[in-house]
Amino acid sequence: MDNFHTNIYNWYNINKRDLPWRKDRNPYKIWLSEIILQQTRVEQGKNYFYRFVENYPTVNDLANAHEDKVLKLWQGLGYYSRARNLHASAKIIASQYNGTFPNDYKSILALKGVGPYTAAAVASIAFNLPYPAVDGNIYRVLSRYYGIETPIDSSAGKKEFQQLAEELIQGQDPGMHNQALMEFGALQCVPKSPKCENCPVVESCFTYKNGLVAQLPVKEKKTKQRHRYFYYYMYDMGDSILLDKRSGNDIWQNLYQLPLIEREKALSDAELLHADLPVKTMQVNVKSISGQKKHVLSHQIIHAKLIYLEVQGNFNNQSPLIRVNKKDISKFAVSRLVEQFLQEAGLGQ
DNA sequence: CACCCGTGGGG
DNA sequence: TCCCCAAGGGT
Repeated sequence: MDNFHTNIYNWYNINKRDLPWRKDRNPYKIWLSEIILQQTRVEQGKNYFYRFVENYPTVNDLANAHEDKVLKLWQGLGYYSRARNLHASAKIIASQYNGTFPNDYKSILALKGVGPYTAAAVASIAFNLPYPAVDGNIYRVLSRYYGIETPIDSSAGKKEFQQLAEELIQGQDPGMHNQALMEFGALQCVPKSPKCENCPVVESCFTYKNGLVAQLPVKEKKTKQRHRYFYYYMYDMGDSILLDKRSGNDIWQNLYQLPLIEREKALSDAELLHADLPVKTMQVNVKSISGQKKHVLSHQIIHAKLIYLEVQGNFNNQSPLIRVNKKDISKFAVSRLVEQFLQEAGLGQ
């Protein structure tokens, strides 16, 4: 074993965090942790891991759950397709594998929400199979250590780093090797201001020797954000309000929300009250209109307001909207944006 | 392949 | 305030 491996492994043994999914090699828990940690920091994901393991101790428990409940547990973590795919895959494992987690790379990769990284992570950590887990940490560590300038978000870059990672894992303990490299990237070789002053491999680090640490890794694509204007309507009927389930190929799929109109450009408060309201057939008093809230997503910027309406008289609900008692609102999974509006309206969790 | 899918922390 | 980006995957 060369110095790179030895030094990283020694560093890992001393510095590795005590994380709940590292207590055993339960493939279900490893898989769950990997899905939660996709594009998510450990500190943000930890509590969700505890929550899921407590509610669903086994993959069969998760398979038997209702999607609404799974999404509710996922609320606030973002990228909700992860929760929907997690649930769908649990059903597949329960039905096709009789509740026993598949133990080969191909089968793991075939699960919904599991791509090359996650399949390699589960295969190596849970089953000791020699597949390199190539995540953002590995791109960063390898690009810096070896001085690789190929953009990590290009197909050539992905191929190059994948091949290098495959060579590096040969003859090693796969699960430990992958976790050591990732942990090193997450704690030591961090994106901004990496801790080169006490780095265990700084002497052989190409980028450090050449003063290029701030230039690597190279990324070429930039995401563009689109602006949308959401106007939520709170129909207050005393003890209940109206909710709506999001569907279609859009953000927050299968989550609930307050009835909404969307525009490409901002509406004035006066226009808001004369617009095509989500529900047209009731008599309402306008109680308040909130200020504009800016909610930033990875590819969108949502500008939103809450229009608080008090419904007069009886309401015969002929819309596809759901009438929900105020004390039950917290049972429904909602986006952070809706959660904040509900809280400001005194209908929080 | 290009684009889409959330949220929160840090510089 | 703005920008980056975090144990990526789906379409």
